[in-house]
Amino acid sequence: MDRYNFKEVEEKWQNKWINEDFFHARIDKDKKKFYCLEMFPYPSGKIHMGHVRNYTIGDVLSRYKSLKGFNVLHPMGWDAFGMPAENAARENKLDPKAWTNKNISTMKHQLKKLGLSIDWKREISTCSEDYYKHQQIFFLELLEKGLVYRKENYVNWDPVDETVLANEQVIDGKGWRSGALVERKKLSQWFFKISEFSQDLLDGLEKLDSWPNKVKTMQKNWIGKSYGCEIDFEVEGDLPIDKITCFTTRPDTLFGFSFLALSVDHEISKFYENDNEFKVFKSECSKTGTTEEAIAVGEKIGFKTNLFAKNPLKPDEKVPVYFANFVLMDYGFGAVFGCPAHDQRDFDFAKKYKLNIKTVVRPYDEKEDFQVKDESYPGPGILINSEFLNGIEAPINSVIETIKILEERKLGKQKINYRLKDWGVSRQRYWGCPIPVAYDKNGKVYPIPKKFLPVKLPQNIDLNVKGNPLDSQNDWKKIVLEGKELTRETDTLDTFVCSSWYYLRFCSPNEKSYGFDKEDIDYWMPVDQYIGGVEHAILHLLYSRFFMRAINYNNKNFKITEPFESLFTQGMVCHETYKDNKNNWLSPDEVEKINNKFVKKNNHEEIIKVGPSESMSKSKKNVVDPEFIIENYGADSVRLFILSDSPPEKDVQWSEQGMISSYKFIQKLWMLHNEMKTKILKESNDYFDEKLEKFTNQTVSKITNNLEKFNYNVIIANMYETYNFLINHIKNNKDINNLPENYKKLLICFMPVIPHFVNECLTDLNLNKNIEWPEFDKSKLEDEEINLVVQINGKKRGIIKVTKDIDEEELMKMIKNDKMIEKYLNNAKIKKTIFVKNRLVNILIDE
RNA sequence: GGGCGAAUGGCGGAACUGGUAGACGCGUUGGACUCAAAAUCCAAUAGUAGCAAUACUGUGAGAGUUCGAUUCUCUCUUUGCCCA
Repeated sequence: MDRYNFKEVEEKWQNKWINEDFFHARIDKDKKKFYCLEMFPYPSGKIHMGHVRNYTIGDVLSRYKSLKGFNVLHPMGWDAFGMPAENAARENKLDPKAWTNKNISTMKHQLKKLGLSIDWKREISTCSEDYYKHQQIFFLELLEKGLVYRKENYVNWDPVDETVLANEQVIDGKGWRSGALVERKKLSQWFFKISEFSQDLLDGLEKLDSWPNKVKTMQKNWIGKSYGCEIDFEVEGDLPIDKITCFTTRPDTLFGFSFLALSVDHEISKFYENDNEFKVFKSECSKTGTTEEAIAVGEKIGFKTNLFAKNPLKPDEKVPVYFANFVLMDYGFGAVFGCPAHDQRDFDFAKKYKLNIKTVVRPYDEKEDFQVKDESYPGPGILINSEFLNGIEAPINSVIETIKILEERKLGKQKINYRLKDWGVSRQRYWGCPIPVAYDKNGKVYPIPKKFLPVKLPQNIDLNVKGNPLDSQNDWKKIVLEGKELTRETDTLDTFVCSSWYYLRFCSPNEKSYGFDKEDIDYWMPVDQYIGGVEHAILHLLYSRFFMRAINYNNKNFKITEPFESLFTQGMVCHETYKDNKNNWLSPDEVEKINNKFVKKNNHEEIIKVGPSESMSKSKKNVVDPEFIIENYGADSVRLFILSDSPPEKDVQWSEQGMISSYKFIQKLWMLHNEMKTKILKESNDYFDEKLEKFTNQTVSKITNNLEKFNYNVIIANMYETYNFLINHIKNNKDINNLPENYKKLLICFMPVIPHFVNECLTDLNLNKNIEWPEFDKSKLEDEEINLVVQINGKKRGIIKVTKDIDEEELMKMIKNDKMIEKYLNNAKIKKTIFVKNRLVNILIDE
């Protein structure tokens, strides 16, 4: 008997699948469709274990659904625009396109070796002109619909590289590459009006029953709906200003009002432009950073103006107006009223500047004279010291009541505020989708007519320039449109735009005139199962949900509004981290375990420090190369292992031992297969094996249920159980005539996980006709003879073998005759028995 | 600081709807095979006591509901993630 030659077998099946278009999806209206999508990869160079896990999970599902008779769409593409290509190209003097395409071809080759059931005929790449052309058309459509607009906005500006930095490129206030102090600079940029859909995106979450609650909560918090009120505060002072508008969610604490705080970017700041003290203050503010965390943690500082604001509910009360570093221009109107007693930031500020702290809410368990002391009290309670508002329950009732009063007196109005901001899509980069507009001398916007699309990226350009490389492409920039001399927009679109609609393109990858064909969308959409990392829980998923709505806006053509029917977020692949005695990271293949100690491979003297298991990352070198593993153990073994150790939604620990044992398991299955083959091919098979029949039925039921519930790690356990059963039961058994059909069913159950192996076995036995997912008989899941638990006073005292569906009376007779149990009963009086059919009986006695 | 989740042997984990806790795998130990090793196979493996049958304890801690709680409720501890 030969060893199982995974290389030969896997290559054979992979070629067959591709040559015969096995996974090419076509519309078939007689069949139920199933659209399975995994988040497409960024072509960074090589695939990593995270990809292996993500795509194996998707592949198991796709293959299962396909065996179940669904018409499965399972495509793959490339999120191919982005900064790494530009950076790599700059360093190596390459063309980003060439770099990207090379990576795509490497990674595609690697993915094919995993044996994924992908329809490669639908492969798309977001950096191809054929893809971004349609994206440009969408952009112009949204522009027409008023969902795209231009606005001045602050960016992180690196003055040395003359470039805009993303937040994560700013480290300690300095540019990641140049190390220069980052400045805040105002730029005119394009925005998608995602805020138009704030409420709808929030409402839509309610219907997404098959999304993890965690993700829905995160999106909900991100949209951040808050109910409050906008209030005009009258101001007096030395400036030509008579009112300042604030948004607040706690108008009910107005009687605790003791200062008004403005963002340094508030329009009033223009009066202080030449004030040196203010300039110093402003630069101090930028040092604290703009993240909300920095603001919450950092010291609260203020700049006092000569203005005073009146309390609208008590006009004789005047409080000072400050600029303060904890007020953001992005939220509300860039102005807040300070109530130190009931907001910690206001409290810190008031302490520092010795402002009045007046308590206006008392907790339920405190008395009327309650006063806040060492910290603010933001919790619920009863209003006090608030004149006509006293006694109302805070915050819900009091907020509603106060807004009513403010509205009646025309001092403010109810307002719902969303934290969700419009999506800035302009990026000052080369390697992205060009924004299809141009400008005249006066800055007027001219959309590029559709017949001139796509606006292509210029090729072979020098990337080693300061700022956006497109900016220095004068030949490309200057155009004449309808007789007018115009300059092209040189910003490109955020790559999140590309990934917001790729799931639509997969439905019609070759459609020339538009991004998709409606008939295709109506058949394939929505994505029935979307699978990917939880790191995309907010932005990518929210943007995709926005995009569906935006495309459908004023044009109700789609049957659906939500792109992803269900979502599954898989965990990460982790590995221990290693450091040598010089504190350098070491990769797992530089490390060896000898006598329970980790040492360096080429120097056994050197003891390695083993760090905690963390998500695989290049910087910590704790990576394992999938290609190497596939080469050594085969795709089926890798797929088996990556699913086996942990539930797919949790992190999994990579282990060489585990990998080897998966590999050995495939080998053992092959030896088992050869025994099965010998038995099946024997002629004198005349024994019908009930036990085998029952086992198969139970296993099919278990694996089916576990597949439906994404318990893929348990499926692997079921596979081991199956092996254990077959090797023990069949080996020593007679000539079984029902072996082929049962073995076939069990093999098909293995198929989603180890498709090459199973196809080979089925073909080997000539059982490869009519392969479909086996049914199971629910009524036959339990054995005729079952183990029933006997408890006495709630304690397990024995297990009794009984026939199925035995009734209580008969059971009690048996128990009284059972010596083991009888001794516990000890003729005591039975107070009560609890009988659960086919499960247990609990006998209560006096002790 | 807020929100959400998690906690089960040496490890990863399993347990239908409240009903035999620890499936399955890894590791470890012992044995077989071998000159030896690797590989393979067999056996044991939650803890304590016992030669054993068996008994008691046991799902982060404490309470509660229940005939019965890993599962439901409350409080606490630790921890993870997200937001701040």
